Amino acid sequence: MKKITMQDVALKAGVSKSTVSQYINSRFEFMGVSTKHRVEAAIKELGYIPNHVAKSLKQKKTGTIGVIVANILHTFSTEIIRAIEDECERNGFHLFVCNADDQPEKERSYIDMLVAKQVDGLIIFPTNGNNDYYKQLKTAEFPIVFVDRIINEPIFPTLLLDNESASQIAVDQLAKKGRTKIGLVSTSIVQKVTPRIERIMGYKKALESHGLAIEEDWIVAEQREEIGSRLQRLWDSGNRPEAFFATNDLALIELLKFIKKNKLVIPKDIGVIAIDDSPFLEMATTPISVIKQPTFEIGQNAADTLLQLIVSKDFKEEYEERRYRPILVERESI
Amino acid sequence: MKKITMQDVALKAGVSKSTVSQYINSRFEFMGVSTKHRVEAAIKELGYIPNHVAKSLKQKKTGTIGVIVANILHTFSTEIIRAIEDECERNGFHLFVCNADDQPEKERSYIDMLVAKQVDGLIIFPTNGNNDYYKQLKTAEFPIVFVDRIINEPIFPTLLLDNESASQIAVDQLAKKGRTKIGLVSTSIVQKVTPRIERIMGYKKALESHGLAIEEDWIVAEQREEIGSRLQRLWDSGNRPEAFFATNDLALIELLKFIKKNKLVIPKDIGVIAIDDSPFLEMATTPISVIKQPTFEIGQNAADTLLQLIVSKDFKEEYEERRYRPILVERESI
DNA sequence: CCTTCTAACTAAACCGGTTTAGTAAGTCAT
DNA sequence: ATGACTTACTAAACCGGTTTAGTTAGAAGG
Repeated sequence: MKKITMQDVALKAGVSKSTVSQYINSRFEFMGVSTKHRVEAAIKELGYIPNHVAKSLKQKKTGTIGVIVANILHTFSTEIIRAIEDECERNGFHLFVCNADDQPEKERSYIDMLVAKQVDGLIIFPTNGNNDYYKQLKTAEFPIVFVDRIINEPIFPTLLLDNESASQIAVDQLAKKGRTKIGLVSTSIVQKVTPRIERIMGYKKALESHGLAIEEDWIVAEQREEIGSRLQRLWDSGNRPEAFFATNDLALIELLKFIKKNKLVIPKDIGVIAIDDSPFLEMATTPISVIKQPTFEIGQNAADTLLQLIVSKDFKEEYEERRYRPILVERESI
Repeated sequence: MKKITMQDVALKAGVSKSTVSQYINSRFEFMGVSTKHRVEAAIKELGYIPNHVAKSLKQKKTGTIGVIVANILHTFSTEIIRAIEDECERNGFHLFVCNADDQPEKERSYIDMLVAKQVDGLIIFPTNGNNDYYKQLKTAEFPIVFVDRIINEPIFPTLLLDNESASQIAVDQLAKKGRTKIGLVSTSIVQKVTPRIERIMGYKKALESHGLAIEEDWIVAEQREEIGSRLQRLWDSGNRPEAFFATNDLALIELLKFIKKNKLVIPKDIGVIAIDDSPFLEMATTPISVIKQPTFEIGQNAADTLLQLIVSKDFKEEYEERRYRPILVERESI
C-alpha cells in the first residue's frame, strides 16, 4: 500500500508541498486561514505521517543519540541510561542503546554503525581499547560524552563517581563498627576498567588512613565466574577477614552466594558493604549497606552536556573530568 | 568540519560516485582491480563513513525496529528486550526502546514518533487503549508483533505466557505442601492488563481444581503503592492465608516488604511463590520459589516473527496467539 | 493612475546514496 | 570488415521533505 507523502497532501488540499511543509512546521505567519484549514483537513483525511528520514537528510540531524554501555549487566548502567532517556525525551531526542560487553571490537563496530546512522552524538562508557578512534572522532568534531570511565587523554567531557571516596566511605563504615580485617571483592581488573582500579586504590588508601595493613590475599579481583572459588580458597585457608567490601553489584552477588554457601550470618559471622544498590538488598533478611552512585544526576548531566555540545558545537581542546560524590545507605550488614 | 561524502571519495579516486556506491555495497562483478584499489585507498585516506539516512530514504528501509514496553520496571520486560536485541543484531537491525508507563497516550505518541522515524516494524506490549489506531496500522500493512498482552481483536501475531497455566502451577505447588489457605497479590487490574487478569482467573480455577474456596478478601490487586497497606489490613483482620502467590515481580517486592515489616519467617510463618524471577531471589536467606517465563524464547520468537513480516509482507487477516509454557523453579519458600 | 510595499503562495534546488539505462571499448565469431 | 556480445564504467533521476528566491495579487499612498 502506497505511503502518503506531502505531495499527496498538497494535491488533496490544492496547494504546493511547500505550503504543506510550512503547515507541518507550524509556520503560519504568512498563511491564509482558508489554506490552513484545507491542509489540515487533507492531512486528517489521508492520515499523513511525516517522514523524518527525508527531513534528517536535508537538515543533517536525526534527533537521535547513541549510548554505548560497556557492561549492561551492572544495575547502575541501566539507571544512568534511564536518566539519559528521560532528559533526552524532554529535549526531543531518542536513544539507540548498545551493549559492548567490555569488548573494544564490539564498541568500535557500534560506533561505526551509529555514526553511519547519523546519530547527533554519543554517550559512551568507554572500554579502553579504541583510543586512536576516539581521537579521530575528536578531530572530526563529533559530539561525545564519556561516562563512568576515563581514557588516557581528556578529549571529551567525562562524568564519573568519586571512586576512591566511595571506597573510603566503605572502609570508614566497617572500621567504625570495629572491623579491622577487611577484604575486598571485585570483578577483573585485567582490562584496567577505571572504577575497579580506582576503588581498589581507594580501599588501600583508606586502610592506610586507618593504620590498617593491606592484606594482598584478601583482595579478590577475578572474572565473575571465578570469584566464588577464589573466596572459598581464601576462606578455607583460615586467614579470614571479618568483613568484605564488594566494589560493584556483580561482585556483591558472587559474595552473597559464597556467604550463603558457607552458611555465614551477616553481620554476625561476616560484615558486608558494597558499591551500588538494588531493590532487593533493602528487603534481604539482613539488609545490605551500600554506597550508591547518584545515577540519576550523572545520567541527566551526561545528557545535558551532550545536548549542549550538539547545539553549541563549541569543542574544546581538553575537558576536566567531573566527579560525583557517593551516597552512603546505611543498613544492617556491618 | 565538512563531512566526507561519496562524491569526495569519487573525486579522490578518479571515478564516479556510482562506482564508489558499487564498491561500498561489495558489487565487484564488473569492476576493474585497479579501480577497486583506488576506491579502497580513497575511502581509507579520507576516513569516509557512509550516510545511512540517505540510503534509507532511497531504499525505504532503515534497519531499525521500535519496541514499546508497557512497563519497563518488570524484570521480564528487560529480559525479553535483551533477547529481541540479540536476535535483531544477528539480522542487522537495531532497536529504539520506549517505555509507555502503561499510558495509552504515551504509547500513541511513541507509535507516531517511531513511524515518523520510519522504523521497519514494531514490537509492542500493548496498553489496551489504542485499538482503533492499531487497526489503522493494520490497514496500512505496517508490520507489528504484540507481546505479553492481547487486545480485543487478533490483528497482529501475539506471543505471551500461558498465564492460567502459570497460576495453576503456583497453586499446585502450594497445595502439594499442604497449603489450603492461599492468598494472591497483584498489581492493579483496573487497566485490564492481560497477564494480571488471566493470572487471577487461573488462580481461581486452580483453587477450584483443588476443591478450595475462593476467599475474595485474600485477593489483593492494587496499585503498587497501596499493596503494602492493603496486605497489612488483611493481616491485622486476623483472617489470614497460610501462603501468598505474587503474580509478578513488583507485587513480590511489596509482599516481601510486608513480610519483613511483620517479622514473618518464610516458609514457617508464611509460604511464598511468585511469577517471574530475579537473581537475588536465589540467594535470599529463604530462596523464593518462582514460575519463570521463557523470556529468551519469547523475545527471540517475537523478533523472528516481526523480521519475517518485514521481509515477506505477507499480512494475514487474523493471527492465532502463541502461548508459552511456564517453568517452575522450586526453591525453599513454600 | 502609477508606484511601492506587503501578504500569500510556489518552483525548484538541495541533502547523499541507490539504481538503472546508457556509453565506450574490447573481444569474438562469421 | 562487420555485427553481436561482454566488460567496465557513468549520468542522471529518484527517494521526501526543507528552504529560499521568485511570482502574483491586492492594498496603500502620492
